[in-house]
Amino acid sequence: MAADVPPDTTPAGTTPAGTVPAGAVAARAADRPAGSSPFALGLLLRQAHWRAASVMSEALRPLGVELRHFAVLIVLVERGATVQRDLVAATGSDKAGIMRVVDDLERRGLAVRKAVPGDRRARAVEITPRGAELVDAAHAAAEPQAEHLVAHLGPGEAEQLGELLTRFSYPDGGGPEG
Amino acid sequence: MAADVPPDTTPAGTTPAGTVPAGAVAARAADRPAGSSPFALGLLLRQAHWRAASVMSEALRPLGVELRHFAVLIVLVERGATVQRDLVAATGSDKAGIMRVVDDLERRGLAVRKAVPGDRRARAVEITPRGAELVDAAHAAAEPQAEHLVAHLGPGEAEQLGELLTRFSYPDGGGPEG
DNA sequence: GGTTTCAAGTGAAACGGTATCGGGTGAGCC
DNA sequence: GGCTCACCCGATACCGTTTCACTTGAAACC
Repeated sequence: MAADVPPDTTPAGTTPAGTVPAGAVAARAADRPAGSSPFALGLLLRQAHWRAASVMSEALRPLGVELRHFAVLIVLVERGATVQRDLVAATGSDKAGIMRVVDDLERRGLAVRKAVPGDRRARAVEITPRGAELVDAAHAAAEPQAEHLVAHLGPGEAEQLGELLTRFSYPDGGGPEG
Repeated sequence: MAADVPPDTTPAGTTPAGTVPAGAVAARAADRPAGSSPFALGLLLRQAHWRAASVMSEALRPLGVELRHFAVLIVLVERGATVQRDLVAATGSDKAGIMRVVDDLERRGLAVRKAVPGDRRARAVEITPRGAELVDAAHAAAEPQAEHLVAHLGPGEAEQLGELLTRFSYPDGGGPEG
């Protein structure tokens, strides 16, 4: 099996003048220090998000929920009953992903889909008392982990980071609302 | 203090025809403002990374490469020929993912696998002149986009954000170098 | 009343991660 | 000194998750 591997079309014939030292090849691009690369911020955000997600996911594991579920639950707590369309916008996820998550939440009794009076096509998702309990427990479980995440930063720097990230993420000034 | 994180802009008055009052269901958990939740930082990082990735990915699209490829190319430019094992550590990805990316890069002639003299099992990945060209072009293409990303921040705040993120992401102080 | 637009749901394809396998090296043992 | 064993690196196979294109039903608009 495994015959679908593409043929090794690696000509490698584009090597004039013999062996080119690695340094000379990337002369222009390498002149820029890593910090000033336009991609540095994105790479940094990727790394930072990975670290935060790892720690938070670990904190949530004993509760039987995952981050994607919890992101939706938090929105439900903050905004009350929310139409799935707004859930998509609030979490940045895809429609299908939100639907899958709401399915899981409904199956576990942490949230329910309710018909919206005015619009029969829309479905409002609302958290259940059990879901609110779980959110509360998750907050308690995650708090020490969250503090550990920023323990090595100076005083006030965590808040500063959060403030900068908020302004970076929502350039229109509105914030996650809406 | 600028317009901070809107702590509790709970949409009490904004009732878009479907908002059912959450009532006492989420009484305890909802008491916490969003900014003080242990998950706030992680959610913020997710959103920020999503925004940066969207813009950068869009900038890279005309060049025919994706972010995961480019992350490897950048490491190759900065460090020269690199064993795949170190590539995994530098990018934070997995072995399998790095292998797939290197496969793509090799197929496109942007990088080549070379045998390491001392260790016959290891394979060093080196960028080709064509790959270096592409990195250079990508830098040029992405620079205005990167500036646009932080255009609404105050002077020096982008650097401050980068510095905080670096310290957050690498608590051991080492930085991405390994 | 017909058309256009929007929300929710569904199925297929792609991406990312984990577990496993084969090749290779070096250290310890016979 | 040759051999075996434990570890390392790269590659492959498999699985879960995410993402994209399509369908259905309902509301707005002309």
